Amino acid sequence: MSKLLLIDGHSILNRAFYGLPDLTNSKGQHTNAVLGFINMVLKVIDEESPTHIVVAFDLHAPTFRHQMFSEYKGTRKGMPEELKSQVPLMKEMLKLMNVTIVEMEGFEADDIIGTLSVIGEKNGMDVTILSGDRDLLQLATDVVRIKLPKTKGGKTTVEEYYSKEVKNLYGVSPKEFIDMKGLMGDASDNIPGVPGIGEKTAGKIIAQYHSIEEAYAHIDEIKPEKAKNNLREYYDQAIMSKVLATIKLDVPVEIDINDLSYTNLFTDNAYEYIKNLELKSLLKYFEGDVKKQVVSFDMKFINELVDVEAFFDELKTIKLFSIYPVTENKELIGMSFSFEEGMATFIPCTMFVTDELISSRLLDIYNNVKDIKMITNDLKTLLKYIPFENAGRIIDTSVAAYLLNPLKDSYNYDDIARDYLEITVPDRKELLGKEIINFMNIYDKNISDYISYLVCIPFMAYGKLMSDLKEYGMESLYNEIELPVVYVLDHMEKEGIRVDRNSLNEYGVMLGEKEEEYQNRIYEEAGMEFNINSPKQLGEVLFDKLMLPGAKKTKTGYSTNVDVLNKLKNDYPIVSEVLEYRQVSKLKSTYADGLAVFISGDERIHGTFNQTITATGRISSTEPNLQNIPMRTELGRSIRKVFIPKDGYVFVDADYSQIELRVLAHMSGDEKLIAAFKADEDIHSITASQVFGVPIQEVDALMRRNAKAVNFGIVYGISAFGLAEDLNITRKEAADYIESYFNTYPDVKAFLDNAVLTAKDTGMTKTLFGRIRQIPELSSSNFMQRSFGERVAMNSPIQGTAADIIKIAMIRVSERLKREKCKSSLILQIHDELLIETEKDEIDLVKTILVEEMMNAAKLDVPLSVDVSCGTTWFESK
DNA sequence: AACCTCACG
DNA sequence: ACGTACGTGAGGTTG
Repeated sequence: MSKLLLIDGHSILNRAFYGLPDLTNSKGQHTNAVLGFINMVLKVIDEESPTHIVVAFDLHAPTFRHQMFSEYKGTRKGMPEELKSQVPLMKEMLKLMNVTIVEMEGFEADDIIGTLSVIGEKNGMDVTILSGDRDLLQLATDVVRIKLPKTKGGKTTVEEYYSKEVKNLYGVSPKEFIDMKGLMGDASDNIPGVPGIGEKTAGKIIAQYHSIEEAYAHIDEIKPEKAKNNLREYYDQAIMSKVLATIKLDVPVEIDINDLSYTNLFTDNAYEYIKNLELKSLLKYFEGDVKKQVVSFDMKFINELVDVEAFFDELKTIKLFSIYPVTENKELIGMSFSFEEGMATFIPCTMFVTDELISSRLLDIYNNVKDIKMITNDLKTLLKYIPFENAGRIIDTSVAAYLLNPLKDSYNYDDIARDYLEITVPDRKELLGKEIINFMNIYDKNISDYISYLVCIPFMAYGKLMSDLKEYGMESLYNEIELPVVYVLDHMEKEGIRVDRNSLNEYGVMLGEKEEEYQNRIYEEAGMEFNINSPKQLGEVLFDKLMLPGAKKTKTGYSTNVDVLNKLKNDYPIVSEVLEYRQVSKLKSTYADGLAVFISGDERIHGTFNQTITATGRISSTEPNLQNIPMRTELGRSIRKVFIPKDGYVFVDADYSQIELRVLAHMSGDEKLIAAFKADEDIHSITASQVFGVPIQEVDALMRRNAKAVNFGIVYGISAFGLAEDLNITRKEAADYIESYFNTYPDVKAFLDNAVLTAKDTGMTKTLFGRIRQIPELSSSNFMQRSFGERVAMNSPIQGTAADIIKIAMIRVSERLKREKCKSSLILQIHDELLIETEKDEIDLVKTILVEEMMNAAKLDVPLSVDVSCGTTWFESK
């Protein structure tokens, strides 16, 4: 039995576009509608197994079904650019999939589909119509079925209608559905219908009389009164509407229905095309033949000690190989290697081939064979198993890929394979699911495949990665900053930071007591008990029950954030109690209780520093986050007292003063701002003095506060809205501040303008040290998104350059400590701050090292300024 | 898993 | 008209 699938192209593309979140590839092309369309169609093909497929498009998009009414009905909004640009992509994709596309001058997709459905039915075919438009329900018969995808809360369900289901739902047959539409009209299609008759009334009338004409013949019987009168008055319009609502079934399509059969949708060309669009999730459907052309992946095991030794001897002569430590729960299962495309070697850890043996042999090779080069996809983790020291001879492919595109959320082997080798390999989840690697199952096919990919792909991809880095001018950024930083971060993680478990405990207990106090007071003042941690319940208590003013909505309910509550706290005691409660509950859960679980047996917390997360080049910190330990309030700040140095040591802490504004002064070359920094006075006061035109002695607290906010705003990518929000002033006043600022520092304005222009031109921003960041949002037609892109274009070079500089400082400080044989160690980086656990005799030396290396990390047109201090807890030293 | 809130730079 | 300051990570609630 032949099965015909008719697809309403624009309507499905439209559904997909609005049903999926925006998605942009690295070239700035929006792709969400294409993705949604293909997914939807593949799903239907899977369910229906059609033998024939055709997609109909309107020739002129967006079409107005009925131009004659568009004047007084108001014009429908055109397609947004993000969608429009995907239409040709979708058509091309369908062509490459060998799917027939039909579009005809003077006819709409509806009409083509209607005609083809009739032809299909006549030819004895089973017909399915896929559309997002309910109008097509009129085409349903006992053989022709309409599928309507519906998105509800992110999930897509498909409704199916034969003529019976239409009748069940509307009480009318599909043909009568046209008459119904003639009465009720359709605003979106510019069909006027009869005023005052909606879906309900129209349904009742047509169910009874079966057509508009018949209903009119019985006009006196029509109820309700309003419908009767209006139908009488607007009868002609109703008939006209019916004509307009009728889908044509006799379009002169010149295609042979037999030509619509298809053989293979998943062609190599289609595969190439979606790879180009970067629709990663679709590749698996299309890889088919393509994948088979790719090198196969294989694995060789070496178990016996003598063979292992022979292998290591061989490695010495190979000089270039990749390496990957196979671990599970931090335990080394074995070491894998590759020096040949698709061919891996695996040495499992055994009684005789111990992890120590493997580690020491490799260290030996690394230290003695000076022209060796190793490749791995996660150097920092490798260093946990083999403590290589930085000699510039290990390549980290994930860091390289991060530099080339810092916006990705992962740089795993499968990502590298897709982006740089243009092959698709299964990811860990596909191969292993939730299976855990152990010493027994390494010989299983899926696990040995997984290991092969892990180690082979970095070997195969490093050449492309290196040449791409060169092409973008990021070779020295990579070699001289990013790679050395890996070793520094590894060192910091291994050192960790000591925490006084008992003090932390006491701190938690103290917070717990306060939390309970505040909770009780809040319950009392609210007159009820509720979950204060629930924004929903809190909002209802404050704004519904207690009827407090100033309620602001979020998309799910009332907003109860600090900005809202701060405005109310002076008038309503309960609000300040809530704020206090929030503070202590945050401190307790995130810090007191949260940090405690990370304290290891050595009394220290060994967090993780991530180098491939941020869009700007900063480091991030997780498990736990040691870069957001409280500072701004006294109560919170006191948690820093539990961070203590080991015996015989103290903390020396150094932070850059205003590094981002100094970077801005340098990059913009603004003479006045440069002079301000050379004057070495409080920068916010100078800014206030220069912007408001008063002598520096006359700058009062408010002026300084405003100037400070403007300075922040400039770094963030200034907008009058944001500044107004921050200072609680009007947009106009904020705009005035910004204007005065730009008048004072014209080259800053020129720099920011140019940053946006250059970013729009090249699609990316660059830091002083060549780090790039793509900004796809800049080409968005959406005002919000585009504005965001513009702010990012202003902020990223500044934040990114500051990140580059402190990375340089970290490397130099670490190397200097090592060179001078210090016992002291760098243990934390908090964006513009370095913390060194310092041996007591080395305090002065460490201070000198920090100040010198940090100040000289970059040579700018303004001096870099460093504040350094020392203490027996982190609280004291900061 | 998404959302809100809030800790830091 | 649109409706946000830039960059992070974590805990809690809710569906």
